[in-house]
Amino acid sequence: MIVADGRQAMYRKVAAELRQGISDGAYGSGGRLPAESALAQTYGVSRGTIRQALALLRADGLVTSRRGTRRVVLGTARVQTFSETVSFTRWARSLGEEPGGRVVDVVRRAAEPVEREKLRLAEGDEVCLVLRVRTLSAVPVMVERSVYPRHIGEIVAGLDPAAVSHTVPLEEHGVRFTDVHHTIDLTYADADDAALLDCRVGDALLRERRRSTDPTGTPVEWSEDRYLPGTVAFTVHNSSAAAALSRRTAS
Amino acid sequence: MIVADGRQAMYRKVAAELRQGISDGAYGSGGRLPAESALAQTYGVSRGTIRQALALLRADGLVTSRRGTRRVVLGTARVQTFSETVSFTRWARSLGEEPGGRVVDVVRRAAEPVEREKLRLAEGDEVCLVLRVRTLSAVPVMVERSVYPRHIGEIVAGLDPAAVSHTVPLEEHGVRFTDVHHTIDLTYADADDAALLDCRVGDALLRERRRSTDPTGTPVEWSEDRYLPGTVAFTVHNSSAAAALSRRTAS
DNA sequence: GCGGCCAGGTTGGCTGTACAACTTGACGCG
DNA sequence: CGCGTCAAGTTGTACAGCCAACCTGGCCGC
Repeated sequence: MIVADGRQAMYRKVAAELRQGISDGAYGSGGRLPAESALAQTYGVSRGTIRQALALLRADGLVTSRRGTRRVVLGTARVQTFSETVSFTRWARSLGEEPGGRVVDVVRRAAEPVEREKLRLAEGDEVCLVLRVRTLSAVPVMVERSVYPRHIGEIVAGLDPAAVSHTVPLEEHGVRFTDVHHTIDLTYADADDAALLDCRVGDALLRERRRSTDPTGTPVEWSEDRYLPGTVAFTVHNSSAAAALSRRTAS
Repeated sequence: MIVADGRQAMYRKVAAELRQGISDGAYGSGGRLPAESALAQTYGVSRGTIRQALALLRADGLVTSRRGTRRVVLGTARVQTFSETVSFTRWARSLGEEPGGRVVDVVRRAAEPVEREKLRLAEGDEVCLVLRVRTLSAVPVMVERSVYPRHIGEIVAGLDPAAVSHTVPLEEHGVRFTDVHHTIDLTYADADDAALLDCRVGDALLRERRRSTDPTGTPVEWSEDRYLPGTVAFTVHNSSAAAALSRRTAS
């Protein structure tokens, strides 16, 4: 039985308990979960709440679900929280690595047409460009080029250039990232990349372009990250219930 | 008002209508959706059903949602169906490209330990390896190396080597893909890749590794696809409501 | 003009109910 | 032994209602 504390929804707590049970192997790999009605009884909540919890596990690819039979445990794959996928710093820490970084360059200028479109700005609005190299255990692994609208750029520009995380201070200023759209492909190192990542110009890099919006739907960041090969891989789970991945022809 | 035809759930039809409305610009970009209760009235269903429909749009990143205020339209980003993300053929056709391909090699042999683990097979079980090159408008863009458990391999091996799609015939044999886990990173062309993709050994390629399971949770395919740079990009949407993307240190 | 307060509107969370669609295993028949 | 039938169990879909948390805009007082 779980007690409501008001800070977190019941169904999220149930989901967390079920996650724990799955990774503890309480149901076995390839095993079956108890029926929704049984779970409802053991946790002392209604079936609807259980279904909300299970929808979370379903989206993470931890369990299947199919009409007519009990849910099957798919795997104990480590699942990151949203905040870990958004923040390089939190991601690294959750893996036991020591994240670091250094701001190489900050530029403020009028937004160019592409930037205006991506950040939904008006003509003449200013943007703030931040170029940063990021490290894991002191080894450079990624170059980050971010574009912020002016009011957010002000905050970023005011931070310590050696600050490990930008996301955390931004959140403290009330900037919340809730939706992120990623595009992943391959590109080649330019002179800046080569110098910062200690590789050669023209070497292939894994590229992640990212557009983040806040709860109101206003774009707050447009960023391009370039990773040294062999340092990271992106994983996506995708089910017929809720498809998130798509594949595009390169633009 | 939408009429139930029994073949598709009401909430899916409502979701489809809302999608259409969004891409038609009926609500404007950055505009607001009508309230759930209003939608419930216009579609003649209960609020719960509307919420199920909106959850689909939310997962696709088409709308935000926030307590206290109406939903905001995020974008009209083209969203693929699950079947389009799983099948190269259907994906290509939906983009107006002409997909093609050729089976280069088929091997049957006892499963190696890695394969046994990925496909959850017992010692001594056989697997079927298929090497295939795939084209868009006759241009080679991807090399696919798939591993199937024996009973599925039989079906694949029996297909015409020039067959454009393997997914479609497999589905006709009752093989259903419902969950897919993707890992995306970068690798370098080996001799086979170079010959098939018309590039040089050592050239960088975008790699997608994929493990698919059927509704019972049984693995049905383990595949590694290697794309020529500049031909595809992977896109992922990720919201604090339902996070699907994760980033891993390379294994 | 400006700021705080408040009422109304809206989504989030939870419960309960009912039935449909589907799977599985057991049973009985040929 | 093989096969179909059937019943029980389970998830999917839909409905109705209730309250809490939260946002927005307008009003009022200063």
